[in-house]
Amino acid sequence: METQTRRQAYAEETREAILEAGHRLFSRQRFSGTSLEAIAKEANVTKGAVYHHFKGKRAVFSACFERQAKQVSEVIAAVPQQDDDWAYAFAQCRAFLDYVVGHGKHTIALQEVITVLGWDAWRAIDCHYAMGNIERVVARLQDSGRMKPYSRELVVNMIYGLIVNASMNLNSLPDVHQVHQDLNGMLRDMLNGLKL
Amino acid sequence: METQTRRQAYAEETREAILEAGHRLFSRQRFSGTSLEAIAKEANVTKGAVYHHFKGKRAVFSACFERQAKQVSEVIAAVPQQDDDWAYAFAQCRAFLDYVVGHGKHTIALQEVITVLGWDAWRAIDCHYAMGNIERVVARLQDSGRMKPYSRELVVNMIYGLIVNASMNLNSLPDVHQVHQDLNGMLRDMLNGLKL
DNA sequence: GATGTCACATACCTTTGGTATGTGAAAGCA
DNA sequence: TGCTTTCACATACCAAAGGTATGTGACATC
Repeated sequence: METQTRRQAYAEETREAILEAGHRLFSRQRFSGTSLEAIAKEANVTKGAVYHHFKGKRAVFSACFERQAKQVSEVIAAVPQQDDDWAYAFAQCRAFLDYVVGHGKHTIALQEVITVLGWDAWRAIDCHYAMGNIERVVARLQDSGRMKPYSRELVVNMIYGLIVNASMNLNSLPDVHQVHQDLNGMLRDMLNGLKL
Repeated sequence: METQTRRQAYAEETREAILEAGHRLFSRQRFSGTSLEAIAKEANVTKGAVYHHFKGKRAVFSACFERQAKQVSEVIAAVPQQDDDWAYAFAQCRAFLDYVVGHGKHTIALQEVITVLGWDAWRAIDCHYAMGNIERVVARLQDSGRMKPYSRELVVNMIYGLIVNASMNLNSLPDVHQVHQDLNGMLRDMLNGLKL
């Protein structure tokens, strides 16, 4: 860590407070339902401060999502590796669903991110985090000839899409427990379809 | 068809023109990038006219999407039935992908709809159209014991999600032809995972 | 042909994203 | 220590866009 002056330390704190406030509001009221004023107020600063730290509303949103993506990826990366790569992949899927069940209400929805930032910007962020995990597992499965050789990028995207869609169902349907169980099974089955 | 006065006929034409203009702009510049003024101008009317026919911007967007959903569902419904239900399901998937390849650029993205209208409103609309087709096929497959008995609602949602995600890949990745082919294969494989 | 209605236009308000500029406390330097 | 500079923010303002309130004229009704 670099040496930090008092001012830099304070600024860092302010930035962090803005991100925290933004994440709270964005996850509760979505992007268009959250004004910059509201974020500033929640963080006990003014719009000026927000615009000093970020280029605009989208930039705040992007940074908030990046934080979230990092956190989720750490949870998935913490899943202990298994001897069997397929079992490992399934375990990671389960870990993600568990996370969503636990934190869903306090999460920025991925579809929202895609729409606000655009597909490309979203992918650029997520590639570095959650998607990296999937890519590694897919790579091992394909390289060892245990998964059909479709375009790797596509496979990763489709699996990620599956998981995202699963999480959306978790957030919207009643009887979370039953849904959670069914989704685990379906994910397993659908991925099994890609086995070689 | 009811008897229509001249005024009603004109009004209907205006409404249609607004929808047409809205669809064009929304598919090109997304929701937040399209102003009501712009829609009004494109349709050769004023904001007043738009607000006379619709409750607001979201309502216009919703109606535009409903139109699109209907059109897509008609394309899928036009797929000739097959002896084997699984083959029929695959054929419908292919039809959807073909449609996206052909019309993708002129289509309102589904993720956009979900974010703007919310998951529930989106589902309420799509249930009546595209989703109905999937539901029928899934129902037959499950009832005849050829598909695993997960919650029907979930299965339908997940399959729809898969297809939506596939279409997103089609719109964003280069080499559409290769992607198209791979997606067809992957969809088939992943659905096969649900076979009994 | 007088009256009512309704499809739309006009004018206006309000919110909000964004910008331009001011200010005071901390940092750098003599 | 005291002066200058920097920078993290606050204040004031602007323009665009969603939404509302009201006006108006062509068409329907009697």
